Amino acid sequence: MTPTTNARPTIIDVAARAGVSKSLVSLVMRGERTVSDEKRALVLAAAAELGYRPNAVARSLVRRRTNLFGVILSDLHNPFFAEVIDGVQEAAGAEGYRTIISTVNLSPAAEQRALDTLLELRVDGLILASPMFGVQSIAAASRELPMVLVARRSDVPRVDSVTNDDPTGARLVMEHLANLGHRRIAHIDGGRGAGAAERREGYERSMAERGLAEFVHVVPGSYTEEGGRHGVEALLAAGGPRPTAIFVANDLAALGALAVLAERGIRVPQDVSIVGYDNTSLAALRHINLTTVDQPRPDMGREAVALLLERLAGRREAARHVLVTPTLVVRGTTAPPNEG
Amino acid sequence: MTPTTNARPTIIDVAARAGVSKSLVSLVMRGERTVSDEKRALVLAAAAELGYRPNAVARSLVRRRTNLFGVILSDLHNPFFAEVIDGVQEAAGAEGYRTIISTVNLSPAAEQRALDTLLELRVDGLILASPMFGVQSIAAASRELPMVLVARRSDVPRVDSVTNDDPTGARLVMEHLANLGHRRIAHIDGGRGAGAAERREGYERSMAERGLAEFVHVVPGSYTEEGGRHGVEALLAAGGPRPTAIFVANDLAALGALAVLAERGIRVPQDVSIVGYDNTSLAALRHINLTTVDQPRPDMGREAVALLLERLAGRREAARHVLVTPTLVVRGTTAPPNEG
DNA sequence: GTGAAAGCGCTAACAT
DNA sequence: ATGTTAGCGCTTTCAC
Repeated sequence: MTPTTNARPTIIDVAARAGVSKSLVSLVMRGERTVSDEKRALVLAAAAELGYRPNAVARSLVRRRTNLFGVILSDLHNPFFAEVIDGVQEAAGAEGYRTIISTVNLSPAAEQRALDTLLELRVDGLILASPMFGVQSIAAASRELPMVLVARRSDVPRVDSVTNDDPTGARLVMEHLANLGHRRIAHIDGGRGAGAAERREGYERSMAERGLAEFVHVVPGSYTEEGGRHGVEALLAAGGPRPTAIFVANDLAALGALAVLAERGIRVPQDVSIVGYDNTSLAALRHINLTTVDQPRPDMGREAVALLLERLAGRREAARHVLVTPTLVVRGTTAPPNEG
Repeated sequence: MTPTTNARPTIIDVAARAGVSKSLVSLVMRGERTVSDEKRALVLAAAAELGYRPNAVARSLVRRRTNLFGVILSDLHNPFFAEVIDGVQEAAGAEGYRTIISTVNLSPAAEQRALDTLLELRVDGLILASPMFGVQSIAAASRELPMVLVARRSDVPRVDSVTNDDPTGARLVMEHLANLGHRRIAHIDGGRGAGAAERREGYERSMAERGLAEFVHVVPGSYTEEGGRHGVEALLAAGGPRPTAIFVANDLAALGALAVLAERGIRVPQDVSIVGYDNTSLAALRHINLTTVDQPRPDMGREAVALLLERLAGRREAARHVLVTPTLVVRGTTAPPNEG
């Protein structure tokens, strides 16, 4: 009745109250079925009266595992990660693991600190959804615990990865545009962003395969709104006939592209079609309604957890690299070219 | 050299290697200055050679504190929270606290589970940025540790809160619109969203103060894109002269409003001005460029941490409710009314 | 300045 | 089915 006492009840208090040993309390708390109904009820009652709550810290110490997975995100603001986390938490929770998320705002120093902290916390596995880590940091950490990279891969020996199949994604985009009748298709590159090179190569290969090599037009950009704006400006400044369709490296950059086009009075999709990549929640906004490529982000999170669990079960030594398949989401920014 | 051995080095291994007692190692690892330079170097060298990393679990057990703050978020997808977290992590980190984030996707059951887990983990303080928790859950948890609510308040005795001053925010919006010359100003309500009632009341009060009571027009909505769409549809279906400006309860709903207006060929801001609330990153996108009210989200996160630290220092018993001041961000969706 | 010893709250043999 | 015992890896008196 007096919750003001600072010391929380321990397993010993419960044992005393129930008149049993603390091992018995432990068994009951962990749901072991080898306890008689009578004693179990006794223990449960005592625990409830005392407001007992098991101490995960003590348990982790003796069990030498925390049932915690660490997740390091470069950037919480990118809606991409929020959905990966959804999948991670769901899959982890189902196996009795909790998730502890660290965000590092694109700062390498903060990344290293976050990594060290998680290792001191003795998380049982690590998910890195952050493109900046140096290979040596990854290699060092991989010696201490199971690790998986999301949306990036590396060839560090025991480090798994789950990435989306960017070449396929790019091919889906190109197929869609070509089927609509586009030939003069440009690409705004994603710079150093994860998967950007694959998307660009997919674009170039598709153009070649369709006999459109002469129309290949790649301008530099990045995975940011600004990157998309500059890309479109470069395209418009390039002279020659305007492309009838633009494949932009990701959604955020596609938004930048849309902004510039709107400012210039160039209508989408009547005058030019736009396709993004990622299908972030932005793309689905009615006011934006962007045709884009969906990466199954929750699936990617779930896969990452599955890889961790495999390793924890000791079922595997070699690195595994899971490739998830993207799909095209057709919305309102693509249409047949307006042959003027 | 053989990192394959499963057992990580402990403080005892380091002590043995350095030829000192484990207490000494402990002193060195914690940066105590009472150690001779000679021994310190010895210990540090031994630790480095072994790849020793302090075990936070063991430390937490004996110190009876984890230096961890828990954060429960209803929804990671809402960009509002991402920035609150930034402030939280910054302020907490500066005081040696780490943050562990749990997301609960708007599910009350998941909320309770997340809460229980964090309590078992023995976090030293809890930040709730989640509007759904029942008062009794909050009250129960508040007996076990310091707690602060973000973007919501409650009158549970020892529970602090940090919220934005919604009445002031609403007043800023109304002042802006009135100064532009608007009189026929409508409001799309935020339903049960946190702060929605205050925003609506602020709207109504401002209208009355300006002698615009006859033009008060509130339609139901919610903090979602759909809520904004329905709101505008209701407004347009209402008959009578169309409002020249609409104050929408939050940014996401404002986006819904913009979408419907665009579909109907109603130009913003020429035909109607739109104002949102929150200044989420969406609003700043060039393609959207929404006039809105900024809540200083990182500040709110920092304040939340400050409140927790105050309580941990035992400096306060009574609840404190911090109100942060919003500011108006004028962008491209507002202009003087087009008197036709 | 350094070491020895006790104990944080729990689990996991091992007994019984 | 239940109790006893010995730690988990660290911090913290308290001696020296």
